[in-house]
Amino acid sequence: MKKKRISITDIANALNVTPSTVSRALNGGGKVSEKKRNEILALAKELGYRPNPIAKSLLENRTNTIGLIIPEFTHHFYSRMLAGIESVTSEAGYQLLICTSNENQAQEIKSTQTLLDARVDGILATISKMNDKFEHIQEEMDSGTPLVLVDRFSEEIETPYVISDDFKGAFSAVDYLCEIGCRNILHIKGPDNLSTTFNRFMGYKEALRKHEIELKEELLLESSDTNLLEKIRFCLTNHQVDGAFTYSDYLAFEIYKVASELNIPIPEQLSVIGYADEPISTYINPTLSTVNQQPFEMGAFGANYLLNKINNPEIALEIKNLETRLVIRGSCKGLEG
Amino acid sequence: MKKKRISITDIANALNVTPSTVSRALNGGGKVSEKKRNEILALAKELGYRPNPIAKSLLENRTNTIGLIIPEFTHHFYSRMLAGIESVTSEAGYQLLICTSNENQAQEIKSTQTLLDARVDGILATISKMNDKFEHIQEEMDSGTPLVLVDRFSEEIETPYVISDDFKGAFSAVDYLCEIGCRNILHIKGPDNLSTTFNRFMGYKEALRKHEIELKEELLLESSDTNLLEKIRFCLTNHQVDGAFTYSDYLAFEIYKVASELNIPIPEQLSVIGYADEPISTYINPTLSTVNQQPFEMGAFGANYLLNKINNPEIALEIKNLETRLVIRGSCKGLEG
DNA sequence: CTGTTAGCGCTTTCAC
DNA sequence: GTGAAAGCGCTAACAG
Repeated sequence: MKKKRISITDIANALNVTPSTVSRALNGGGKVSEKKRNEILALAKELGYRPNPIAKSLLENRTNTIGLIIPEFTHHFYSRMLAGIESVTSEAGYQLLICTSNENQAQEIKSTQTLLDARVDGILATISKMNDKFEHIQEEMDSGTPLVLVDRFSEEIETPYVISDDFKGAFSAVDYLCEIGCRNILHIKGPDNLSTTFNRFMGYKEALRKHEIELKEELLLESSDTNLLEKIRFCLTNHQVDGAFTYSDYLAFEIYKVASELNIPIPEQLSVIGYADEPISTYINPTLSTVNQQPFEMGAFGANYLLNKINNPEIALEIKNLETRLVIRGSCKGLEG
Repeated sequence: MKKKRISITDIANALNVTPSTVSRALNGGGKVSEKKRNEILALAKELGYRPNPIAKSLLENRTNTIGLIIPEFTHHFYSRMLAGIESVTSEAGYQLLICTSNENQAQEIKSTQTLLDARVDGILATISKMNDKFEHIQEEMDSGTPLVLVDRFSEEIETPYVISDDFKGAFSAVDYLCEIGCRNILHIKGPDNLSTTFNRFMGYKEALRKHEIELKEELLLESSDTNLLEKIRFCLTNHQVDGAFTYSDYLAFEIYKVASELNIPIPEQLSVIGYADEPISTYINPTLSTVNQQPFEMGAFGANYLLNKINNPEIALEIKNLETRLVIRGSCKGLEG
């Protein structure tokens, strides 16, 4: 059975004073005689008194808790983001209440409700991919609970957010491929309807434009393509592809597979750059060049924005488009190449 | 500003009844006239009334919250375990309060305290590697808060736990290597003082014994060895190594590196089996054989044990040594080989 | 300096 | 069937 914790009243009774006096002694607030204060502190320590945050929450209408809605845990990106969030919130003395959405809107709505019911002081959310309705977000905001979006945002939601600069990230990758001499650069796009998919594609286009390379439709594939492997094979066989930039690291590995099959050496004949800097990138052979999105920093920034908003609801809209880092590894020729 | 939520008293006042009546109507408990009940339910719905769990917690001395102490988030193993835990707890209507220990005992102690202060109904913990003191765990158990250990346990702590059967997992891997004809099987051990390191090594030994293969000291390496790569190189060069079983998948990749350097083809000349089934295993070339520990199931079992213990503190000690699954991929010769 | 009182939101006797 | 009252643990305003 859960043992009854010792309360402020227990101490008060033992010492023949009132709870208020004990409260004052413990919180240093009002005036208490040195003698009583010491007695109280001593007894509290002896009995292992720990204040009950539940009671305080009820009184103060705040819980020192932050709610987190995240699609899932298993992608390295989210793990790192979570670590960044946790490092900031735990430092600030906040607890983290975590819900997953599984990229499922219904579950996201439920999670939002759950967190609001729990009276969290603020919510950090990565909204799910398939969101087309935002009533639950709107309801969340109407409730007055501060909200900060991380990793994904929507123009329909006016609240602080931290995202990664996908355009620049993609641009830097494709720019690099052009610099090392690639002229037929394959791009595998991400899932439809995702701003990241769109922005990375824009970065790709812009880099080609900068280098006066014509965009060729036949060099564009989509991650959702049926028989993606076959399409990559066709592409590599027929279009003298010498570079590839993919929406994710995992898509880059698909290219690795086909290239290995076709005996196309990487990076000698084909330079490849992925996206996300999954840890696997450094273990695969050749090691994969990729774009690092600094997920830890993203989480940390998001958490800080949220704390700011909690402490000052009238704060100006804080928005961050986080810089990416291009990480060149064995899958690309060198700049002199 | 956080908007004031509507309370049971608000409804009571609006309808000229008392809070008790509203409470009864809402909870279906006592007797309330059909008419009043309907009125109350209607108004509650209209105003968007949501019960305040904080008040309930204070009253009932339970929070519907489970605390989790986990070393870190970024290993795939823990992500999956977390997913397993979350699936069970969210299904049961419990919230998850998450703390990390970073394998640091001081932080683990602090996290324990934090969770107890938060009055969680139970704690799920993966105790940190370097634990030599268990006072904080003892204190936790003395408090009457149910505790379940996952992934790691200690004989000094008498509480339910779920771990993975490292001995059998290792045994099955090395047994397989023997079956396909390996006779000089390299083993890279994990960190010192870890029961998993010990048990996997025992499994390795037992499999060799079963196949009447002599254990050779020169085929044993440790992950902490300085110049591990060099030692692997020496081993592969001088001892006709035809099989390798490593404490982790990542250590297996170190063997890949050296083998590739020395032009030793995998699996033709060297069969390799790792441990943990990191997702990267299926992307690396050749795909890595490995031992899957079923982390999702581990988390789910642990969460269920905890819920059982919360609901019935007198329950018998539940203990599970979870089966592993040997996953054979491209890094091993076939059984006929 | 310290005690009294009231109340955060809710449930649960106990009366009527 | 419904209201009044007490209390979960704590704080704060107000007396004294």
